[in-house]
Amino acid sequence: MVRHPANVSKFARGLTGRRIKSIGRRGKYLLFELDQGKTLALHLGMSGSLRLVSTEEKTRSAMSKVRTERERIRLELSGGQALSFEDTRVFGKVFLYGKDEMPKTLEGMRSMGREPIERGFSAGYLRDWFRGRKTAVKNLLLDQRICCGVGNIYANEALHRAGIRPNRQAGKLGRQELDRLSRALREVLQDGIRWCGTTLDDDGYRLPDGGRGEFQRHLRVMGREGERCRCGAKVRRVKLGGRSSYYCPGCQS
DNA sequence: CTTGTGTCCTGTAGGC
DNA sequence: TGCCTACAGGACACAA
Repeated sequence: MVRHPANVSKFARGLTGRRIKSIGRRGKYLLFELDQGKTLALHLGMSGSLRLVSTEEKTRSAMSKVRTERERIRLELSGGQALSFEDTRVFGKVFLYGKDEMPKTLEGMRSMGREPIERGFSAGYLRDWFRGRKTAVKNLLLDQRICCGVGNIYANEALHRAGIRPNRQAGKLGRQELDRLSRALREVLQDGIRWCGTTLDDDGYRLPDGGRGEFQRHLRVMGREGERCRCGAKVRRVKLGGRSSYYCPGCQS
């Protein structure tokens, strides 16, 4: 959970009294820019959620009982509020570090690839990364050095939108397919943002106010094994790289 | 370098 | 009812 500094007390001491100047993102990391040149980086992992809760007595009794079990970290804020990091499976991670001292455990952030929703993410970019690679294209979509911010949900959905089966060899995709794929990735992420993310279960991802995302209502293949695609064919599930991959045999080739 | 597998951890759903 | 397995938003270490 607290990965840096490794010592939790040191982490807490370093954070106490700091002011949040701005909030940003890089890939799947949330980045809180603090004063004194510090940064709080936070990754939700598989089941994490970050909630802004009231610490005042009256509202507290009503809402805090259920959550205490899954709460791993609570950051007390000024003004009677707190940021609560809940995470059932404890795959989430937090890091606190100063300028020019990005921890080794966060090295992955330095090698992170381009954001699909930003300029420069194109068919050519994908072609350069995919060239000569024999692994399934979906595996590479999950590689944060290539497509940062893309996870299992959006990889599956992007491939469906692009009409490409997840098990296709990455290096053998044609120019046109790469073009469709780069667009699909951008579009599916933008749609995900538009619908405030994907809340699949009761636990897991939530909005800061505890509300649910709505993108799960727009999933076309993810988690829909056996259901009919809009084209009429039945969605299939296969394992790739240990992850479930969903596709429609009718509209993906 | 690439690729595939196992692991961290907790909880739920389904088969028998 | 209870036990067992499979599976779940991610990312790493490690072996071949």
